[in-house]
Amino acid sequence: MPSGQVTHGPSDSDPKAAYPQPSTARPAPRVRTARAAEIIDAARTLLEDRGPRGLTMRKLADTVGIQAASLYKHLPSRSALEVALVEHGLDEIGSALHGALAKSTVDPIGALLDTYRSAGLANPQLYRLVTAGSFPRGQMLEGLEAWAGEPFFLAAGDPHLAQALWSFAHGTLLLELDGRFLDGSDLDRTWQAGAEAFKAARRAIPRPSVR
Amino acid sequence: MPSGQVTHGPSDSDPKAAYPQPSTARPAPRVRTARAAEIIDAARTLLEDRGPRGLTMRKLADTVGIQAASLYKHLPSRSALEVALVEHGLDEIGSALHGALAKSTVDPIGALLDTYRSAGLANPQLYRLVTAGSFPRGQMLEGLEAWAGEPFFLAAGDPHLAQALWSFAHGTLLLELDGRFLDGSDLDRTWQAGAEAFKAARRAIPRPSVR
DNA sequence: CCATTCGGCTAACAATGTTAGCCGAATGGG
DNA sequence: CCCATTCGGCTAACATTGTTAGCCGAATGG
Repeated sequence: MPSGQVTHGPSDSDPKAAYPQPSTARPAPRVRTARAAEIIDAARTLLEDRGPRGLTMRKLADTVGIQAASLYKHLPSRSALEVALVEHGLDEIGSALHGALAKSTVDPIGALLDTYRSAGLANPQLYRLVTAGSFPRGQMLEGLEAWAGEPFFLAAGDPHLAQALWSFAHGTLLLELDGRFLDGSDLDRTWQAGAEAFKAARRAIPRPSVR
Repeated sequence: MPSGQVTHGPSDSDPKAAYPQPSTARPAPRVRTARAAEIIDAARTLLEDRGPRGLTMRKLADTVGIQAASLYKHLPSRSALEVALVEHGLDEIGSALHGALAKSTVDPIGALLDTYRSAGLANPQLYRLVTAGSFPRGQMLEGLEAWAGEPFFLAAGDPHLAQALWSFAHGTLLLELDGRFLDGSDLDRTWQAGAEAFKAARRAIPRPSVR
């Protein structure tokens, strides 16, 4: 997900720019027929409230009022459908993260983690799908993954700390979604404990000097 | 995975015990017939080198030289097989973590993360299975999960920091296994960046006083 | 000695993704 | 205006999945 280099944006001479500006562009979404979009949408709600095993071609066809085989007039395969869902998820999470970062300059790491967590909790199954085992990088929209992950690099200041921060967010969210933490443990404080650790580490890294 | 409370062990009066002692006992493994163990073993190697989609009842039966239906004379279902594999994985990871912690008192967090990473990289598919979406907690060996996760609590000193540390390890390992980090990025340094952040946070927490 | 259990087998079923082939309705170019 | 083409539905079928039912020979033990 994370993008590569974070170069300084066009506002290089703006002294208020304490953090580097986004350099990655959000790729244009795919063009789709109305029917295909409708199917993908139905798939999404089916996934979200019936779970991954509830998302089957025949059930999906049913909710759309169609025969399963007819789905293939609109989508080449089930995995293509999954790619579409993953792209939706990445787009939403990326938007949320970029938005959060644009708003809060005082505590970017905290804002980022909060937003990441909220986005995941709002669509648990979709988040799981997006970050599931091995997904088809080759078939995905070029640059989408990089754009969605970029805020971590912007907030952390250092690429390695950025990846570590993303790892923490990803791991915590997955464990929270899967209910793997201690019963009754205060997850807010778990998130906060990690956030504090990374904020402190961030402070130990020199700000990128704005000439 | 993490255990609940970490009470002080029997060596409460030992002044060298800078960290709390394990209080959770490793649950006794299930008793199994030789044939069942053989099947589970075959399933494991099948999973590890053919991937999760390569582990099918018929293929498993083939490698054991049996008919698929005959597997059900030894195992009640595929999900029971998965539970067995998960238990294997938890047992191995737990052993490795407890061992690492017992050895290194100088840098427990670093040792823990190294061991966690190694264990995961050694058996990627098994690790994915162990930490996969929602697994059947009810069917698992009682206390195994708690025992396996306990080292994080021992090393972190604070339950919330422990869960955050575990989250970081889990997230980083998953992202590494799934190849989601930047191509060519130095993962050692990513792990290290997180490790440093958590070590610093650990230092800010008072040691549990040993009366 | 015989009943029971063990552990293999074949046959079958339902559900999954997916393909082939048919067909009516829209559509657009000559 | 007609006709060829495309669009988007349908039914039927296939292979593969987990799983169950039922048969049967060999060991086993009271």
